[in-house]
Amino acid sequence: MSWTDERVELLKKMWGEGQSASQIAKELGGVTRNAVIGKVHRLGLSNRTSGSAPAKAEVKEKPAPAAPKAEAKPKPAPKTEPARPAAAPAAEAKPAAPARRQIIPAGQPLPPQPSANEISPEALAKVNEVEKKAKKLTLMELTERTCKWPVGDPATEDFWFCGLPVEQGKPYCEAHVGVAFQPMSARRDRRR
DNA sequence: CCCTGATTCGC
DNA sequence: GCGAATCAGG
Repeated sequence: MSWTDERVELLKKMWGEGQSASQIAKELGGVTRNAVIGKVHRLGLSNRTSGSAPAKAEVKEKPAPAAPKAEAKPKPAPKTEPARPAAAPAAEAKPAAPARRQIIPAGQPLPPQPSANEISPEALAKVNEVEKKAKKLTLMELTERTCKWPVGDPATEDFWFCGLPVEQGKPYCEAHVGVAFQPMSARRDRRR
């Protein structure tokens, strides 16, 4: 695969949208994320964030001060978006504000979970929520990176595994990790 | 472990 | 110019 105009354009678009190099590569197909990153750099549009560059002032001060008058260098300006191809029928409706993935609803103080032997109702709610979006995989479809949380009754047709992307390392997705790893405390000494 | 982007360097 | 390998975080 080569970098055709279309592909480059898609690359630019996605990169601009904040897509990761791997996602872009997947979308384009035929290239690896490395290829994408390499291209991104060659295109000169590496840093996507403008306000997060703290102390990394990578400046190439090479214009020899001694040099009286080398060739004119009228292109110190940021070459992010040279020009707008008139092809676009309408202006981009892209709000400058980057859309942050704010899945967390409101500011939850997130209690220190003292002696919570119960699963937080919040976590449970999350699970119910998630199970609607579950991939509903069968045992054989599970992989290293799919949530292995079982849902339903194994003795029924209505049984499946969550299948969502697992929380790195763990066997379950974020929601299920929440209910899987209980404080483990009570239950032990049930009265009898 | 898996994922990110950044860089290097032979092709 | 290209991108695998590698580096450096998270």
